[in-house]
Amino acid sequence: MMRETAAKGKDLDTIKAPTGAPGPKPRRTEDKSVRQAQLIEATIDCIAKYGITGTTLAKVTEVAGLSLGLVNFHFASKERLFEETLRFVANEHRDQWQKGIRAKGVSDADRFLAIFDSFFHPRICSRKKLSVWFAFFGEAANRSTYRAIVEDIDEERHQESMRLIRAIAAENDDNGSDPVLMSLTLMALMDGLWLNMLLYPADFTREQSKAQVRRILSLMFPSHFGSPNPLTNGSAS
Amino acid sequence: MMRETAAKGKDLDTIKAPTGAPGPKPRRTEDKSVRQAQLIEATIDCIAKYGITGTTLAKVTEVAGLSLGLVNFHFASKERLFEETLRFVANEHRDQWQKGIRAKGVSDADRFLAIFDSFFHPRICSRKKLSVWFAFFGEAANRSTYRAIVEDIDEERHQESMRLIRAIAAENDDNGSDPVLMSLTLMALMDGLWLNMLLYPADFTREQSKAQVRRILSLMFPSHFGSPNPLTNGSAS
DNA sequence: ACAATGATTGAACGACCATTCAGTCATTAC
DNA sequence: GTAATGACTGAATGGTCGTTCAATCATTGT
Repeated sequence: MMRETAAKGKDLDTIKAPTGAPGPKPRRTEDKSVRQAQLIEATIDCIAKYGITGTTLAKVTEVAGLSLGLVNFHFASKERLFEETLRFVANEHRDQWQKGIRAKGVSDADRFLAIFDSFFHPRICSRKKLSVWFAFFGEAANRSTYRAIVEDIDEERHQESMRLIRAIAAENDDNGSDPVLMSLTLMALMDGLWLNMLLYPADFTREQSKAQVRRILSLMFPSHFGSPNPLTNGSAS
Repeated sequence: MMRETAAKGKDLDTIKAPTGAPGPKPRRTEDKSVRQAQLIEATIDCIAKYGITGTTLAKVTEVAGLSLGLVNFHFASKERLFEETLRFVANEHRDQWQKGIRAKGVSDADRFLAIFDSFFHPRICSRKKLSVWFAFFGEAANRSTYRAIVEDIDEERHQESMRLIRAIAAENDDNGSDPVLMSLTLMALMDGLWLNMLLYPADFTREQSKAQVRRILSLMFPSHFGSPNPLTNGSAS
């Protein structure tokens, strides 16, 4: 009840802006994709701040600095807006690890590591994004639409993960590691670490979580991920 | 729209019944704790079936076979009912692993295992219970009351887990394992496996998840949890 | 049997919210 | 400049839901 119309198209920097840098001029009429991005961003903010039960279209449009009716104009319904929001966050994560995978001149082990590092990228595992993920997880049990979106993403990542595990384990390795089981276990660990960061942000940092993953990787694949110094996280932040 | 009044106090078997076995006679007036248990059970059912956004007091009381006004009589509000529901599920899990811990004549390693097995007890990680956990996780980011309930439970379990790890590692062990980090990592893995079971119940069974945990434990503490046969889960179920 | 107690009922109330839509207005096409 | 297009606005609508409360009714104590 304080920002009203003053906050037009504020910080949508993380979101694609198809029209080339529109500058400070707040146009009344904008491209559809711009408005959709604004509304998705506002939805993320609201879910993080009010939870999925407290997120109303009135609040979303207020945060976006747009009028109430726009949601039903650009998206068919609140439900669709939520779906697109989940899809946006999911795609953002996929883009992140795929960028790491496509790096040139690095080993398979490095590519494998890149997948796990992607979970702890500041943009990916920010408090806001984690709120969104778990808000939808909480609803996913009953919403096949949400489940389908998450499943696509999970499956794609799992396939790539297994491919790399097989490539790594083929060279040499000790424990008769079942690639499927190892990949699934690691992905489950990622989700659990995310939950920790969401529930206890003061106690679980991105760096510590990364260190935990390295530790497990060095146990699973000692010849590829040599044991790092066990506690090298900075004392502050 | 089909069960209405016929479903009076049906299957509350998993919930304590303070008055000794009331038999088939459905009393109009019941002890407060009985009604509270009925309402909590119905809330669990509703959250599992409709999600936390779709759970209304009208539905809860209909499932419980009680009248609408009773929630605000036995609990102060819908919010309180939700809190007590989370507390019930949390306590149920705590009771489960504490029972395992208190077993006599078993090694510390066995007690340690009991904590992890508790996560996969049929009553603890049923679809309904998992739905409830993650429904509240999704809201926990913004509700300090929910967070406090979960935090108490987590902390208590983590302390016990660390105590046992220290006892185990004190005897002998290889990897210079930081007990805190190991305990936290394992707990995170549990949460991640729970999420898998919730999202993909057809692909992730309790037995497989248990096997995944054993695998990790045998990597972390090879001298205590000797590598089990990697894939011994039954083919059916 | 009778009164007192306290659980139970469900209609009614008020607040909130997603959606609609007729009207407004900037932009584009000519 | 003018008309056509289509994004945008926000008051109004209809429905849903949590909460209240006066009345009802079984149980308990005497």
